This record gives sequence, C-alpha cells and structure tokens, in this order.
Amino acid sequence: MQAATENVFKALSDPTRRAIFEHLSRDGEQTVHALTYRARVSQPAVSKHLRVLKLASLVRHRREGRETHYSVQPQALAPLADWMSLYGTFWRDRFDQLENLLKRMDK
Amino acid sequence: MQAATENVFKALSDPTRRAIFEHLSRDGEQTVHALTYRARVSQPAVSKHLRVLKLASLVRHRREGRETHYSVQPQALAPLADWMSLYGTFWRDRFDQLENLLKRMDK
DNA sequence: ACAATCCATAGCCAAATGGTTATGGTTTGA
DNA sequence: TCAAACCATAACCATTTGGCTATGGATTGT
Repeated sequence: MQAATENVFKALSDPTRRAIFEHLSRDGEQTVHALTYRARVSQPAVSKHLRVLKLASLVRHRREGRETHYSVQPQALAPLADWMSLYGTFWRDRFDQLENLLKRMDK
Repeated sequence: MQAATENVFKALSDPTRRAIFEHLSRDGEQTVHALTYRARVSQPAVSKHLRVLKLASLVRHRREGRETHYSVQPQALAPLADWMSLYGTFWRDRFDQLENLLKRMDK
C-alpha cells in the first residue's frame, strides 16, 4: 500500500546506496563524477543507484551543462520515521514522552 | 562496517518481513503457526523470514514444547534511529530541537 | 503406541539485484 | 571544429533473494 515507505526501505537496503546518500548528506551537493570518484563502483553503477534514490525521493538533481548535481532530500526519510514510531515501541515511548512534554509546556 | 545496521536495513527491506514484524509488534508474541495463518506465504517461508529477523535481533524466540513463540525486540531498531539521526538532517533538526527544549527546561 | 501437529531445514526454481563493458547524446574547451 | 568530458541507457552476467514442495525431528493428544 504505502509505496513511499516501500521505496525508501528498498533504496536504503543497499550499502553502496547508503554510502552515496551519506556522502551527499555530509558533503552537500555533488556531481555524478565526484560521487563516482569516491564510490568503489563504476560510473554507470552510480547512476543506477542515484536513479533508485531518486525514485524514493531521497535525492533530487539539477542539471548544469553537462554535469548533473545531486543533493539529498532528507524529508523523504519521513516515512521511515513514521514507520518506526508506529512499530518500534522503543521509539513510540520516546515520542510519547516528547508529546507529553510539549503538552505540559503548553499549559 | 556496522554489521548491525546492515542487518536491520536488509531485514526490513522486504514487505513480507515488515508485515511479520508489524504483526508481532501490534499483537504481541505469536507462534509460527499463528504468523503463518496471517501471512500470505507458506510456513517454511515464514520460518525463513523469522530467521532473517532473528539475525538482525529484531525478534527473539522462546520454545515451548513443539511450538516456537516469537516476539519483537524493538531495541534492535536503535541502529536505524542512529543512522537517521546522523544522515537525515530533517531528523537531526528534530533531535536538536528536542535537546534544546530539554536544556531550557532544566533551567 | 501411534497419528497428528508444529516447525526447521533441504533442495529447487524464477525473478530481482547489483555489478560490468559498450555506446551515444550533450556540452565544453582548445 | 573537433576532441574530450560528463552522464544516462542498453545489454549482458553472476549472485542473491523469496517463494515453493518435500521431508524429518520433536512433541502432544488419543
């Protein structure tokens, strides 16, 4: 049902893809060239991974001449967070605490 | 590097496995039999999935006679939460806000 | 004692996945 | 103008994955 959640989980299940996402997250916008330089795989492999990340809305791209600049779109992690808050009692507890805190502060 | 993180992401990347985890999370401890009844796959398939979830420490089991009871171990989601707090600026912001809030309340 | 139940493992198979090289379209620089 | 750089796609391949049926060991109920 929830296609977004599915896509995000799938996209992040591969270590190479996570590495790319992490790199973009730490160092900001990067060209495919720069990403390939760091990755241990070929440029086409990087392009493929970026495509999957894009499908999950985890990254966006911006063309500038012959280069394509990719950057993270961290809001796309929201489905993951939602999922955790629903099914991880560990986190549910934390969120409940936060909620209570906020309510108490309102008064 | 982080084998735990890898295992958790891999384990949760499959929808059937997530469904099993969700079911256990909502309804508590379940036998393999009960889980199979709900799942849309065969009993051996369920057993396989449970094995993967176990490897990620997302579930634990307890044998009782000929039945095996499985239950969630939500602390195992911690690596996922850690990962999000590191690489999701979205979340980092939320956590920072929470931290600030807590600090202000301390005063 | 023995049939039935519960579950894990083995063995098999089709499909998905992640990698590669080859190629070609754009854009840039000399 | 033309070679080089950047990137995406195509075509291919090996491995992994997720499903199945078959089977067997252990436990329980009759």
